[in-house]
Amino acid sequence: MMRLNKPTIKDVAKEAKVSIATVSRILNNSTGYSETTKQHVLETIDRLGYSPNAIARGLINKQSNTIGVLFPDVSGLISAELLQGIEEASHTRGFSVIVCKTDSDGKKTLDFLRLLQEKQVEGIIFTSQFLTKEFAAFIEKMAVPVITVSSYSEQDNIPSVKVDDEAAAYDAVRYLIDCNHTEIGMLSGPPTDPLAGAPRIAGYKRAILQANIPYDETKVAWDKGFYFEHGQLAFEKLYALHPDLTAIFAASDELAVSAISSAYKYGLRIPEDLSIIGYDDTRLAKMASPPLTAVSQGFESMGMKAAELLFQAIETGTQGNGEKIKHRIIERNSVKKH
Amino acid sequence: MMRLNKPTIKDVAKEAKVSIATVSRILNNSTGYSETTKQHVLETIDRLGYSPNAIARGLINKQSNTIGVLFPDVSGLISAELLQGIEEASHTRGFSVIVCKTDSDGKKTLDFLRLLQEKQVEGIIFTSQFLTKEFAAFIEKMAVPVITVSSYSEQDNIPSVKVDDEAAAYDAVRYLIDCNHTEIGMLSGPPTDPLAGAPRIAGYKRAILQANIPYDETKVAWDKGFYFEHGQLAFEKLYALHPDLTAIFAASDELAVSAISSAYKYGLRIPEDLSIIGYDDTRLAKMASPPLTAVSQGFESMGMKAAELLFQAIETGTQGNGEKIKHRIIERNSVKKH
DNA sequence: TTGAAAGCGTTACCAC
DNA sequence: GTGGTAACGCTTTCAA
Repeated sequence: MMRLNKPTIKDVAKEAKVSIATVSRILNNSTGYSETTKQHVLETIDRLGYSPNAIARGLINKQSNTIGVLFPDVSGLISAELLQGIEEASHTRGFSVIVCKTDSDGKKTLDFLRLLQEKQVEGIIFTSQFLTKEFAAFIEKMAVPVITVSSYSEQDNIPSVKVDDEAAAYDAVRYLIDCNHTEIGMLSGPPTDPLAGAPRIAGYKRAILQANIPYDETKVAWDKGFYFEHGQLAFEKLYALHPDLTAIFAASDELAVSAISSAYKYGLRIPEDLSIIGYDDTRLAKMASPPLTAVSQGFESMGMKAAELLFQAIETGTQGNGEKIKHRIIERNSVKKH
Repeated sequence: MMRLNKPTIKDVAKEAKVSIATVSRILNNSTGYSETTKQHVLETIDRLGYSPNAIARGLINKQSNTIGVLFPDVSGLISAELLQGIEEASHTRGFSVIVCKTDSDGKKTLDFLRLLQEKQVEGIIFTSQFLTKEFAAFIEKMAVPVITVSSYSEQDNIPSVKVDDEAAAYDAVRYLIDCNHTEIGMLSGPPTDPLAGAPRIAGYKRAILQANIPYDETKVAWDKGFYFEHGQLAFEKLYALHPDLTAIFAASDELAVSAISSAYKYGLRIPEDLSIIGYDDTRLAKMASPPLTAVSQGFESMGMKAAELLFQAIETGTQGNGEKIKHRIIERNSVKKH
């Protein structure tokens, strides 16, 4: 790993006995050189092992060809699948993606925003985290397009790519009801969570009420989050109070899988004794035993879609619109039709 | 999203009626200005909403404060957990990370390497993909440090952060044997895979042989990869030939979970009828039913470790050494002690 | 304590 | 077709 000075365009020019301008033209496939010099220059570029410096390039044409993506947490399947789609779309557009892990409390978010600003990213994708007015204002000043995925903004006029959580939750519970369940509980995240908490509970409630089932607040149990670990405690609360439940709507795949896990501990069979429907439909859903029936969001394609909308915005210089993603229910084997 | 021209250091200088140099000094906390001017400049910076341009900065001090990370596939838990660690360590060092999804066939790898070279990244992390001589040679020319994680290089002298796969596999099978299993099968990925295929099979074989159990090649089944989907077919092959197996060593968590899934289909109870030990110990292991006993690699901390070693190399300008990670077996409930 | 100016590696305009 | 050169936004030496 020697650290020679890398050859610059100047070195190439000198070596090939042409001007810098000519080399630059050849590098950029513009016009203004003979085929002969082109070959000659290309050959010396090759011989010298020259590689253009994107930083210098970026300085002059004010382009970084880079976007920033913010995740509260990058270690789960949701982020992974989103990122997969985002990276895919970005690469085909010639953009690089910088990932930022903001931690869910959002303390680091502003720092990352500042960083991305300094690095001159041309756009920002905000995932799974509420975009507060403060953040929105900052990004507004950055004067680059933003888009939220699986999230939305306190500020309106910020485009978002997401499903309608209330409607999706409604449909999930409706599905349970259509399977003739009436004793339906819910495993939720914090009801105060504006993204995945409140709206999904609202959907649950609406479906229940509409089916003339009395709404019982104690049938929605929750802990601090949407992860497997959070499901354990929530399930126990729920089961202690309502051992007679025949179905559970879980607000995430991990909560659903956690419920499966806990149910087995109590000797419950799934779906015979207890039906469970999940939410997200990450890879985890198919890997569960039994395979999980779940509301599908399609994170990978949501990631791609968000990136594409962002690039459109970058090109046109306008913020553009978001897109409402259609959810659907993927039927597997965790729900019993009564 | 208006596109005003962002203020530059020049604007700040003019507005504050000082020289560019002074502003620069203040920005960089170097010496050579009075407290009064500092306050004044800081105030105008604030008023103008000035933000330094890292690209221009990078051009002059030849630093991008960025590293590149290559993943064959970014959508799984392994990448997610590695990335979590890498991002964490990078952020505390003031570095950004660009993620590259190379696709497992490695076709895009060289393209990404070129891209990273142009973007002047200061180091590269190569994950879960064999670093061929060709790639190594390219990186050598880039003159930046590399490190492989969960992988190694055809070229020696490239540091790597990984467990000893042969030894880990050996221990896993040894664990099964210590639980008094003798009819032990293996669910593998392709035996030709130099990373996670061959070495783990070798470990399995060594443990079997050493316990004086005859080695039967047909007891190691595999399909094209290490994912859940690949496990289905492999398990069926295995079970068709050897319904008498009492334990299975799976070369990944997903293969193990796939085995659990398939086993249930055949009416097998786990671990009563069939014991299964996994490999990786991603989040998936704890979410399985029953929770999976598995060889733990600790991807998040491997990611951190790799990043830290890389930064050391960047600082010292030398390639440095890798680190052998200690594996351990996390006991959960998928293995029965006979 | 401060400012002028060179230079980082490019691109793009203007001349020839 | 080709070359000279200003400019991108910044850091850093050198002088004052």
